[in-house]
Order: sequence, then structure tokens, then C-alpha cells
Amino acid sequence: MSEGRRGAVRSEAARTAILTATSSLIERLGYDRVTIEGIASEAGVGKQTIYRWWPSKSAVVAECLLEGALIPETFEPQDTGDLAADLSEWLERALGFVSTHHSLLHSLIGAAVENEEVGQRLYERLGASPEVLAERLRVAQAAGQLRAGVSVEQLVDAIVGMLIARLLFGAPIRSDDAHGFIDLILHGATPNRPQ
Amino acid sequence: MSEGRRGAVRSEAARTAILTATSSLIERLGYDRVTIEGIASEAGVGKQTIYRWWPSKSAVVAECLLEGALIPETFEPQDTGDLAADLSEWLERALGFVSTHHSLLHSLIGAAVENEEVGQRLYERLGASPEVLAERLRVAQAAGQLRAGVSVEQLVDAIVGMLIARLLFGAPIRSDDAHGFIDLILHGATPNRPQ
Amino acid sequence: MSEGRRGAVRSEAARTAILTATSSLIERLGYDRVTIEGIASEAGVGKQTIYRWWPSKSAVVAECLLEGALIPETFEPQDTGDLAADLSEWLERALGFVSTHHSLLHSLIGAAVENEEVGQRLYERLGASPEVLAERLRVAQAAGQLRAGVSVEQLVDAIVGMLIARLLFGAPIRSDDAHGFIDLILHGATPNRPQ
Amino acid sequence: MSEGRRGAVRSEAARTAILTATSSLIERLGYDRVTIEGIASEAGVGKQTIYRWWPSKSAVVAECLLEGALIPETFEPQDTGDLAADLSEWLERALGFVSTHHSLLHSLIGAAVENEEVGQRLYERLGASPEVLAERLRVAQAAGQLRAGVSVEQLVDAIVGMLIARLLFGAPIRSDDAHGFIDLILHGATPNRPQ
DNA sequence: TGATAATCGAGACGGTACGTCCTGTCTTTCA
DNA sequence: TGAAAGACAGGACGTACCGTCTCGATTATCA
Repeated sequence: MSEGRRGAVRSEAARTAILTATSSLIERLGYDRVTIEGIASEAGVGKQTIYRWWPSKSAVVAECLLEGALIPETFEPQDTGDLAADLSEWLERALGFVSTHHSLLHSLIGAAVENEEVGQRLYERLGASPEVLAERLRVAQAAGQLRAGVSVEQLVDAIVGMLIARLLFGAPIRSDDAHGFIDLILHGATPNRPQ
Repeated sequence: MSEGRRGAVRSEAARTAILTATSSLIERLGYDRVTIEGIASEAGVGKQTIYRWWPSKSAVVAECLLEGALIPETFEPQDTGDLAADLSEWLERALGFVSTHHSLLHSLIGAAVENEEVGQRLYERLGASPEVLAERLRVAQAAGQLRAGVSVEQLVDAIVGMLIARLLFGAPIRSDDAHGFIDLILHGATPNRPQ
Repeated sequence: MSEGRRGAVRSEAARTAILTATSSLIERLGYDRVTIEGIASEAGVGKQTIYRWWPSKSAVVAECLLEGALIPETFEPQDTGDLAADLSEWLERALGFVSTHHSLLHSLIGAAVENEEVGQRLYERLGASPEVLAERLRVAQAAGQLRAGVSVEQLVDAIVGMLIARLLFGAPIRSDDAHGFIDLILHGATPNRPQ
Repeated sequence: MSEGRRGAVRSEAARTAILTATSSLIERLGYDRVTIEGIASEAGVGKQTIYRWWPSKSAVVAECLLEGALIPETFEPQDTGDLAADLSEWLERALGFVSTHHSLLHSLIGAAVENEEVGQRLYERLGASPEVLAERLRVAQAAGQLRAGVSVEQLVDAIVGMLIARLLFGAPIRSDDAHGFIDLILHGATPNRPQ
């Protein structure tokens, strides 16, 4: 078990202070106005302590997301058996959060561009991770609630993509869009479907 | 009629040189490694000439997009009467472009986070502008090819959002996803639709 | 006589406005915080109008001195026949002016470093020009009031130099130093002189 | 004892490189064509390292003078008991130096206008510091070699001032002026002195 | 009296340097 | 020996001026 490791061990206090400071600064200033020096100073920590454990600012942000320091809530679709209701209810909650934390989310998309891991963590936090949203869809697929040939990945991309697109392009976000959007996705845009 | 404007007039040569240099540098280095100083030097222009006409790097990029300096091609859905075919064909072209210019597009999303106008111009260039994609959909709606109650905006967001989501989250992009995705959107994910 | 000069003639109004603006700005800001653009703007004049007639900022200052725009008073030693009294009275006035316009004079020394002509004009304005102070001394020399072998130039340099040295090195300047200094210069520092 | 100072210590190598580069550039280009960026580049140093320790270009020059980087020689009057001979010999050396380094000294007067400390250091370097030239004069005063009522400060100002005046106003400087000037100062300009 | 030529205010232009901020690395001291 | 403090080389920022140029309007002379 012991592999001859000597000397002081990584300070949990410092690590926590860094994540807290980062989250707080991002909320106050937005991602791109946050600097490593600002984090170090806010956290009462040396810059080197940050660089020792993370390769970049965006990596710290990724860990903030992982720890729930930035987005404490979780958004998981339920499984009541009613796919449309479950998805609508989930998307309503997600859209509600996004609309009230518009600038935070906008910031995080910026971080995601720099660092793919941030994107993944963000994806997960909003309940759209492979293990959560996709799982719910796969359950539905298994229950025959999805057409044959429908790609779960495409389905997820359509839903999450709508969310991202609204954030990026400044379109208004209202949680009561949720039902209509899920209806569109599940039942299609055309009036008649070939059986 | 004359509104008393005196003094030398804006140099079109300088303006063009700046847009050209910016486009070239973004393609070579990626948006976030491009600097105002780099643009000025590449364009053979003083920094002040940039700051005189644009407030920020991202604003220059927005104008590059507007002028077609970054994305010369345009992607407009046709109107053959067959909505599914038109959209599939268009999305296929767009996905093809995106997949072969992955890093450019990734860059531009970064610029779009900084500057909403970049997002709008990017949106438009990909054929998803209100005047183009949405127009095609409205035509379809008028022709009864869309269900009542379907929001054209949501439809567009779902399609473009998918594109953005793939770019951001590193998912593979292949132009032969187009048909399946349009089918999903138009006909829905569920096997039976309440009539 | 006429050498075929065609076109508009130099605007005296512009010339005067420039000299006035320059003098005013130097008094308010000090020579080195005055800029050509500042002068042009204050004078309501185009930059080119300054560059057309003067090669540099310091040349404008030299003309300001020449016109008495910066130092309206003149300081000329009288000739009552009493050399010591004349010089004391003159130096007292000069030191009085210098002590009450300390920062202006300091500024002008800066201009003199850049442009020798400014030095000459300054020199003249304080009454130490070859045509004035040196002339008074030459009169005294002719009247046998100066020793044989005494160089008038050295005498002038000693007096004016003291003034400059005090300005440059921040020593206090009081007009009642004048009598003692002239006494020193005229009668020497040593108690006994070889006859 | 320990006053709790943590962190890396000031780099003597950087400090020396900056002073050396500054001196070299001033000699090559003259004070006003030297820039902070030029110094930094010549010294292989970041600009911030200059701004961290000096508030301005002229402050760096003051330190150059203090370290003897610009004027390595020192000019101190001897004390052989013969005041006139000591001062003549000293002034001859000083004038000799000034005449062979005319443009350097001209430059330094420009720096002295910007920064009083440069003036003081320059003063000192030429042997005219309170602790040196004035001391020699005070010794002479104590030995009864100066008249009662003669101000040592005025004496020093007359001598150094002559030097400055010649530099500023472009008068020729020749080291054989020294004897005559000291004779003038010590024995006065007038042929007869009231006993 | 119209063409020519010079001036004027205005202001854009290519540049240079400013002083500040931040990056990522290295060094010193403390606990 | 890990962590704070902080100095370091470097690079970009956005601003201020430089000295030149171009623009349209306004004089003045000459043909």
C-alpha cells in the first residue's frame, strides 16, 4: 500500500479553496475575466499550487463542475413509464435553471470550447450524460416506445443542442417551451407519418 | 444633403487587408491564438486602425463572416416541394462542410461566446438564418407539411443545435447522419402518434 | 519682387492661436505633457497647419518665447554707472521672476535641451543675451570697472549658470540672494587679492 | 530578526543587466531616444522587471549614475592647501571630460529636468557634491582663504552653473578655460576691491 | 472670370512606445 | 518537503501621439 511516498501530502484545504474561489469568481465575473492569479489570490494560495495539480484554468472549471461547486442541482429524468411526461418534466426543470443562470451557462460554454472535458461535465450536470438521459431513452427504446432506427445519440443531440443553440444565439429561454419541444421531437413535425 | 463630413475617408484597402488577415490567421492558428497585434502586423496596418472601426477581435470576426471571408460557401435548402428531401440534402452539405472544417467551426463557436453577432452570422452562413431555413420551413408549414402547433423556431433550434452540440462535445460528425436526423425530426421518435 | 506665389496666404489667426494655445498649455501642464495634437485641438487648428510652419514642438516654443507669449516681462540691466548696483538690481528682478515661475522655467529648460534655439531665446528673455547683459558688462569693461583679462563670457556664464543650476538641482531661489552673489562675482571669494 | 519576507529575492543579474543596457543605449542613442522597451530588450529582461523596481526611465538613469555605469571617473578636488590650484586642476579635469562627452552630458541634463535625483547624482559625479567640492571650500573657508560672508553654496552654483550653461546653450567648452574661470571666481571681476 | 495653387480644419493612416495585466516557470522561506 | 509568496521572461492588451497623407472647402493670384 505504502509506496515510499515522503513529504507533505496534497492539501485538501487548498484544493477546496481553489474550487470555491473559482466558482465564486466565475459567477461574479464570467469565465473569461477569471484569471489564475485571481483564483490564487481569492483562494489565498500560491499560483504554483494551482499549476501543480491542474494544467489550465479550464481544467479547474471542469473539476468545479464535477464537484457540483458551480451547479449544485442535478437534473435527471424520472422513469414513470411515460416517456413524454418524463422528458417534458426534466426539460422544464433544465430550461428553468438555464434561464435563471443564463450568464453562468454562457460562461461555461466558453470554457467548453477551450476544454472538451468541461463540455462533458456540463452535459452530465444537465442530466444529458450517457448514463442518465441516454439511459432513460434506451429504456424507452427497449419498451418499444421509440421507432426502430431512431438513434438515441441523435435524439439527445437534438434536445441538448436546442438548449446550447438558444444560449449561444441569444434566443429567449422559457421553461414552458419544454412540453412543445418534447412533443415535436417525439411525434415529429409532419402531420402524417408513413406507417 | 451634405452633412458636413470633413477629413480623409476610411481606407477600403485597410479594411479589406484586416478582414483577409483575420480570416487567414484564424484558419492557421485558431480563434483564440489570433491577436489584434498579429492581425495588424499581418495586414500591414496600425493597431489603431483596427480599434478605430471595431471594438474587439470578435467584432472583426463577425464582419469576416458577413463578408464571406471565412466561409465563402452558402448553404441554402432548396424548395422542390419535398420537405424531407430538401432538408436532408441541405443538412448533408452543411454537415459535410462542418466535418471538413471542424477546427475552424470550433474556433468560431469560441468567438460566438464572446460576441453574439458572431453567432448570428455563423447561424446565417450555415443557412439557418431566419430568412432562409426558417423561410423554407414556413413555406412547408403553409403547404400543410407541418403539423399545426409546431414552432418553426424550435425546429430550427433542434437542427442547428444538434450541429453545435456535436462540434462542442467532440462527437463525430458524418454527413450521412443527415437523412436519419431529418427523418427523426420530421417524423418523430415514437412509433405511434395520437391521431 | 513678385516671385509668382499663388494661392491662399498664411493665416495669421491660426499662427496666433497656436502660439497662445502652446503657451497656455505649457503653463498648465508643463512642456513635456504638451503634445502637438493637444496644441492643435486647443487652438482649433489642424495638425498639418502646425507641421507646415514648424518642424517640432520645441520650435513652436522658441517662437512663443520670441513673441513674449510665455514671458511677457523683460529684464534688462540698467546703466547707472554703478556696475554692482545695476547687476544686483537686475538679478534681483530676474530671481524674483524665476522663483515665482519656477515650474514654467523648469519646463523651458527641458525644451532648451531639445532645441538650442529655445535656450537662446530663454537666455535673451532673462536679459542675459549678448546684446544686453554682455553689452552692459562690456561698457563696464571699457570704463575700467573690470580687471584686465576677465572674460565677459565667463562672467555671464557664471551668473546665468547659477540661475540654471538652482532651477535644475532644486535649490531654493530667493531674490535676496542677488546682492551677495553679484558681490561674490565682482569682488571675488578670497580675502586678499594680489595687486 | 526575521521579518517574515517570503518569495524569491530580487535578481542582481537582472538589475545589473538593466543598468548596463541603459548606459550603453544612452551613450549610443542619447537619453530621449532610449525607451523602456529598448532597455528591456537589450537587457534580455521583461518590461515588468523594470517597472517593478523603478518608476520611470529617468529613475533608472539616476541609478546608473549612482553606480558609476555612465560616468566611471570621479572628479574630486584635491587639498594641497592652495585653493586656486586645487580648483583649477579639478575644473580642468571636469571640463575636459565634459568637452569629450558633450552629447552624453547634454542627454543627462534632459534626464535631470525630468528627475531631480538625476541632477543630484550628476552634480555629485562631477565632484560638486556637498560632500566633496563644498567640503573643500569649507576647509578653505576655515583656513581663512575665503572672505567672510561668502556663501559656499553660491560659489559652487557659480562654478557648476557655468558648466551647465555652456552645455545647454551650446557654447564651446575647452578645458583651458578652467584657470581663468577660477581666477575670476576667487579674485573677482573688478580691479579694486574695498578693503 | 475661370483655372490654378496654396492654405485651412478635419481626421484616417502606418507606426512606436507606453504602462498594465497575465501566463507559466523558478526561487526562497516558512511550517 | 509542500505550500505561500513573489520575482522572472515574455507577450498581448488598449491608449496616446507621432509625422504623413488625403479630403473638401476656402482664399488668393494669374492668365
